[in-house]
Amino acid sequence: MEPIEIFKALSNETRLNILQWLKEPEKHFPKVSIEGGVCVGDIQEKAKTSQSTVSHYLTMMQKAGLLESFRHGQWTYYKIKEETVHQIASFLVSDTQNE
Amino acid sequence: MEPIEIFKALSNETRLNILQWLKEPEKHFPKVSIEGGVCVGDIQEKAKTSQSTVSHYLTMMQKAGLLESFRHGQWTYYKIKEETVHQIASFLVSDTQNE
DNA sequence: ATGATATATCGGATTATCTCGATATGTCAA
DNA sequence: TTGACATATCGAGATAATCCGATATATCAT
Repeated sequence: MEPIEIFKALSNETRLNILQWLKEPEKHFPKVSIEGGVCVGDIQEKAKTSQSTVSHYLTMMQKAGLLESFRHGQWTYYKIKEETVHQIASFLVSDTQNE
Repeated sequence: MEPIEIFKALSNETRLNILQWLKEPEKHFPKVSIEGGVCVGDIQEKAKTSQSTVSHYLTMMQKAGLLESFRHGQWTYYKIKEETVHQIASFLVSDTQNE
């Protein structure tokens, strides 16, 4: 877990919205895959921004460990990685660190 | 609480270090004020960066609500605002939001 | 194979962040 | 009231983030 990469990923309104939406995908998207993922197009539509930007954002959030993706046919689905979200929240409130 | 401002403030190694240090000031600094604050000069020394940069960073973190400051004589002391840190951690793990 | 659809990547113009040295302000001691 | 010290603010050059349209790639249906 790289806290700085995670915080950078969260420093943008659109990306922060995406994270929040994907916490409860059934509540925010018309269709959700069996595994709980949402396809890029549906995220793009809700985020109201360009296809390339959303794709870029999702990749960035995945690299930070906030999301994971899997492909079914021609669709790529993204879902939240709860583990990382909980880890970064714990990191924030913990008070043991080096030097 | 403005999550994006907070995450921006945490998106930098020096600033993130400062936050972590100020979680346990007695552990990381030679002297700590009665109120639990640390003066800018001591933070600068430990952060190993310029005076103007540290001052700027501390101001930014204060505006984000992560730190609070008070002055005694010619020294300005900064300490953590635990409340905000806990709030942003809760925000991350909560799953109730608008729209 | 071909065209349609979904997503990813590229290139780049614009805007923001980083970080510094210089300078201003504020406080204390002599 | 002057000089020394602590901190804040200013201005700017370097670097990075933002966000788009264009294009590439991958998959599916025909």
